[in-house]
This record gives sequence, structure tokens and C-alpha cells, in this order.
Amino acid sequence: MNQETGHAVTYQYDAEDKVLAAVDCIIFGFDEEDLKILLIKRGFEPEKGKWSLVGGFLKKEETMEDAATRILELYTGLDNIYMEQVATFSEVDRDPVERTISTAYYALINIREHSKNLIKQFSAQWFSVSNAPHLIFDHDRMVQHALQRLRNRSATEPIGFDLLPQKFTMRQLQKLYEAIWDAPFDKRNFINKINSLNIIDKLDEKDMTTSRKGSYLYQFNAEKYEKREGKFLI
Amino acid sequence: MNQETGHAVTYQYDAEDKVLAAVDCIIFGFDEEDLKILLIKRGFEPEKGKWSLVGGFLKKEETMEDAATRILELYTGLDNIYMEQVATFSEVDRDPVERTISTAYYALINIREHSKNLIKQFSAQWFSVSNAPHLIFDHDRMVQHALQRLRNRSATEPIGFDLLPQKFTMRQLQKLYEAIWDAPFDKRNFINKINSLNIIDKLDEKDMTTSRKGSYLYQFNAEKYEKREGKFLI
DNA sequence: ACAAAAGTGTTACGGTTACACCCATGC
DNA sequence: GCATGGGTGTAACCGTAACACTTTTGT
Repeated sequence: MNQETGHAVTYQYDAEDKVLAAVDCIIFGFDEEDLKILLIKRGFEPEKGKWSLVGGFLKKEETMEDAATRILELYTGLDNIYMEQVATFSEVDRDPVERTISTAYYALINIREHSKNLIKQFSAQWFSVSNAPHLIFDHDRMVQHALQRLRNRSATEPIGFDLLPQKFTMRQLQKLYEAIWDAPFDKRNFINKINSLNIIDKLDEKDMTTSRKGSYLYQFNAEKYEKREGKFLI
Repeated sequence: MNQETGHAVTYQYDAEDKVLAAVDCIIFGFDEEDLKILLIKRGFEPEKGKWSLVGGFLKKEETMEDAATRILELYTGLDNIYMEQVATFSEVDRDPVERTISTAYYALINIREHSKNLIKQFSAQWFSVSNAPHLIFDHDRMVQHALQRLRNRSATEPIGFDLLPQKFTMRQLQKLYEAIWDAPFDKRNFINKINSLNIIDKLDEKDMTTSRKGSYLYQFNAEKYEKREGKFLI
């Protein structure tokens, strides 16, 4: 930031308005069928009892990435999670209590790994994106924005794997992308496309839980991804 | 934002840290050859005399979009300009004077229309993106981020026209996209592609300033764009 | 034997790319 | 008449999309 006001040689930052800065997290998970988001029932006024994204205020000694990481750990018990800034929302009256700007981040977690205790403690709940309740403030817009970003990003970066177990089947991967895009893909074309990317390894193991025949497990190979030529593009 | 702390029924916003919120603008222009950005020589400490994006602090009664619009008008005299939020930068020490987070916006203006007086008044100057000086704070990162966003957006939305005069030639349009992408395009393929989009009108006028033969002028047709089927994709 | 999900290849189509010559005009 | 930039069409190529049957195995 910079500004020249009245040609003063030294600028008086003191005269400027300060605001509360918040971070809100759109936590995505995938349950083999639907793309889900983690919401909490707000425990204080205003809007007490309504559904809300998880969030918190930015502290003086942390970056927004730090804050988002802290909030994510607080509500899921997880760290080292893929995360991306979405946008900052700054409508003047977005929080009726006090002027607050909020930066939204989305995070991708393996839904089987988060802490069930914390979920209970915070009255949190997973909702399908397509079937979520109305949220407080501008949180619905944040979710839509995050979803759009997730779609764009997942088409050009191999981030979908963050929503799956380390070992996964082709059907799971396909269902994941179908959930993200809310559109069906052709089974053979999808597999051919993924295989042509040459970034996942087929294992000798099979997952026997969803069919009698069983389906092969695969694993993302980060090394192959780094060394690949050509684009990643689903 | 929301947070449940110690199960209090009413949350004390008062206890939270406030920060300065700034807006910095990456103002893009196009001069028939290069993609340019408008920079100012900082008139106060710290970093006095160094080059910087134009910016300002967010005021209590305005949104960030408002602030960006205000700043843009202050430095160029223009309003009603295409603008998009890029991201918020929040490194703790990014501004050495005081904790300040800054949200970057990029704007696309017709470089012939901005106020020359203001440019002079603020010691502002246009620099080719590829040949700009080092900027203060994290402004270099902001520019790179904005440029990437401009590339992505301009591939799927007809925003390039905001950088051109209302009437322009195919060669100008092509050079603009070449500047944005820093890559050459085939003349015939480009024209075929643009024509197939069916969103610009060929006029009966010619621009005689760059060749003896003259080249036809075209005009973006917003109505056709709204009604088109299929994607816009350069 | 049959139900239920997994696995597998080929062809048609459409968009992208590569490419070279003539045109109009001012000097 | 010639130099300069403007304008035009086609064929090869490649990635995407459409499409149906066989395999495995638990019950």
C-alpha cells in the first residue's frame, strides 16, 4: 500500500481506519458419493443457531494462511492440508456487530481422517454441497466462489487426490470429479485420460468392499507428476 | 466470520486485534505494442523514491471495490472501469510501519484516456510489464499474480476490449493478446477464431494510420456476446 | 446361474495448427 | 514500381466424445 496525501513527506498511518480481519474456511470432503462441506451451528449472537462456515479473527502476529491453518486444525484436528485463498469479502454491513472484512479459504481434506470429537464438540456437521442449508452473512457466496475455484483448480492441478484416501480406485476418482463438476463422465474415456497423464500408479491390491470382482487400487505419484511433460488437464 | 470460544453465549469482538486494510491496484494499459502497468514514485518514507503500485487504505464506510474504484479515479481520472479482485496479501511484516493487509485489484483501462495531469502530479509512469522496475513491499508478487489472473480471465471472458479503443483493428486485437500471453499467434488462425466467436462487428471504416492499405475497424458487440451459444475461448 | 460392479478399444468428429500468396496504397 | 502492412482458405493432425460387451466372484 502507498498513498501520497497532501504531499506530506511522511505519511501518517495513524489517521486511518482499522478493521477486524477474519478468515472463513470452506472445508471440502468427499464421501464416495457427494462433495460435502463442514458447517457449524453458530453458538452466539447474532444469528445464533444458524449454520455457518468455520472461521476466526486474524491475529496480529499471523498471516491469513496461518489463521486459516489454525482454524482448520481447531475444527478438524488436521494439519498439513491443501488450502487456497478464494477472495476477500468486504461489504460494509456483512457482519452486523462490527466492520469486519473476511478472507475465504477453501481446504480439501480426507473426510475419514478428521476428528469426530471436535465435530461433536462444535456441533459441526457435514452437508452435501448441493443440499446445504442457508448460511449466515455472505457465507453462501463464499461457498459458491470456493466451489468455482475448486472446479477451475482441479482441472489443471492434481488436487483432487487430497479429498481421497491415499489408495483409491478409479471409480472413486471418477465419482469425485463427477461430484466436483456435477456432471457424469464416460467411464472408459475417464480412465484413458487419467492413464495418459501418467501420474498415478496401479497397485497389486484390490478394494473388495464395493464389488465381488474387486477393483484395483491406485496411488498418486508426486514424482511422476513433477517430471511429466505436457499439461495436467482433466 | 464466526467462532465459538469457551462456549460463551455472546462473543466479544472487542478482544480481537484490528489491522489496517489497504487496496493496491495493478492498472493495465496497452500501447499497440506492449502490456503496461502504471506505477508511482513513492513520495514518503519508508521506501521513499522507490516505485510502487497505486494504493490507499480502506475506509470504514466503503467496500474494497469502492476503495479500488476511488483509488483508480484518483490516479487516472477514470471511472466505470473493468476491475477484478486478485488476492489479499497478509505477511506480517509486509509493511514495516504497521501491520497492514492489502487486497490487490487489477484494472483494465484504455491507455489513451487517462488524465495526463494526474500522471504528472503523482510522478506516475507507465512501464512495460516485461521491463518494470522492482517494486516496494510485495508489489512484484501482486503484479505477477494479477498478470496470471488477467491471462486466465481474458481467455474465457471478453475483457481484452477494455484495453483497446472502442474501434480497433484485428491487428491491434491480436497484438494485445500476444502481449498478454507473451507469445505469438498465427494471423489467419487468430482472425478465424475471433470471427467464429461472432461477437465483434466489422465496420465500414478503416484505420489508415499504420499502413498504406489501411485496415478495417471492428467493434465489440455486447449484445451478440450475451446471446451467443458456445464458449468464449481464445 | 445370476446379479452387480469392474475392466477394456476403436471409430467418428470437431477444433486446432500449419502454411503462402495476393491486395491496396503512398511514396 | 516497389515497399509495407492487410487480408484471405485449405489440408493434416490430434485430442475428445461416443459407444457395448466380457470378466470376476459371492450368493
